[in-house]
Amino acid sequence: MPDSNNQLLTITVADLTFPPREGGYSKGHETREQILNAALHLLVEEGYRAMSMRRIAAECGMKLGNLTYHFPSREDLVQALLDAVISSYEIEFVRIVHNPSLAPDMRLAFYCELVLEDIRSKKTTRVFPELWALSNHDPFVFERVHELYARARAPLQEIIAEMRPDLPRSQCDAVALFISASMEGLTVFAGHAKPFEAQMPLLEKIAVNSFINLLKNFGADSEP
Amino acid sequence: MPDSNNQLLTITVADLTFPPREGGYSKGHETREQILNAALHLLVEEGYRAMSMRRIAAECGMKLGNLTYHFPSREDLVQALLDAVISSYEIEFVRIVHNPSLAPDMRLAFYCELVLEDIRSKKTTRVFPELWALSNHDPFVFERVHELYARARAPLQEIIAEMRPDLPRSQCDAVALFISASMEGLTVFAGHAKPFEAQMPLLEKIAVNSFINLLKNFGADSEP
DNA sequence: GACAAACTTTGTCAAGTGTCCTAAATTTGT
DNA sequence: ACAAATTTAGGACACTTGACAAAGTTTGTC
Repeated sequence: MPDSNNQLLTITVADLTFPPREGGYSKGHETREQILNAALHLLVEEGYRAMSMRRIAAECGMKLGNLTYHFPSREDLVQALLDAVISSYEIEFVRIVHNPSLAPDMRLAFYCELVLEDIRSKKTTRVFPELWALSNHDPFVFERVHELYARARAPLQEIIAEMRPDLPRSQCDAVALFISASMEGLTVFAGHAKPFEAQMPLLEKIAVNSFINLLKNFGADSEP
Repeated sequence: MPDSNNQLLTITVADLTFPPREGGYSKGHETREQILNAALHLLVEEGYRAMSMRRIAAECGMKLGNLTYHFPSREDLVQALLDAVISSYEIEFVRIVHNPSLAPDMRLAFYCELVLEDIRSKKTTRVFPELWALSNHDPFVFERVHELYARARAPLQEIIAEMRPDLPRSQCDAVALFISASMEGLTVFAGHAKPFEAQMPLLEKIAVNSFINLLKNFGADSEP
């Protein structure tokens, strides 16, 4: 196995990514990062309910007042955390797009492996269900989450359009959506510490096999 | 289209199902139901965070003391709610198993339609992400949710084993798991009030097409 | 070193939480 | 009629929550 391949396979998503600072001392920026890291840790380990201002402050040995200085309201903090989480993923997506152009079905398999690998991480397994739940009642979270997924699907849509130039784009996109949703669903069953985590390698094979078959055969039944 | 088919297609899952009462007056039992219905309503409309004892009491025009009379602790209430929600689904599953034995691929398609139809309901779209999030930090919820899914997969496993008697049972079960997870994942994208809810009919076709193809071809590539 | 801006602590605020309690009133099944 | 079950009406407890204001402390710059 060549080294370049190995290198690609070890791509992982950073926990949080912060926007470049503008104004303020560097210490303040560090504190902001520290706060958000503590918030993420709490969210992952104990869930959204436990992620209170006080507990976050305690988590990073800081006084409550300092939190409200950097994040005037809890909503500000949640939004900043969401941005930081999502930015990390978006950075990886552009890396995937700038991929050496292998055969499209190989690119598809590679993409799926990346996603399914990420799903097994504790952070992803824990954070995304929280986001799904939150997005049902918080328009801001809703918008950001689906914007993220839209960007996540973009590479997939390209691959599929390349494999099936005969299909109208709308159908390609629907297939991409199905594939993406299909993998996300595995989070609940085979993510970190889930009942079928150990079966993930087999599930990965099934998934990739299924997706490639789908692309080969979709639409063929209506014109025999 | 025959009436019997039509009848089957309109199966919907009740919001809550309550265990038969044992002891106590019927009024007390009704109140318990009223409380759990209010709790569900709050959970669906405003999320788990808003589901406090006081708000539930207010929701059904009742004094707080009466809630703690029927449910001594909040945990008791949550567990009763979980039981009531899950019972509704389990009742439907046995109905599916006792199905007129059509061709297995038809049964598969029918099963998927049922699940994907249910996913579009507001209740399912809202409640299950909450359960997924809760199950990450609450062992009781974890156990109940995965027990529910295990029962939900059982009919699927039977259909698949029937379609692919050549495959070892473990692989059949893995395929069933993948199919189930695949559909659950669509909740986030095409459930009630989700961005792609309108595309659900197309997604349903893609899903069923994909699953049937998977069952036809899975394992065939390794022995050409 | 002075000084203003940025950061941090400290303390307080009203509001909300689950849990527990008592006493009285009402309803229910038999 | 009567005992058991239910409901109301309060209140109280100890605790957590997000927000805020007013002091301190640190930091970079002139």
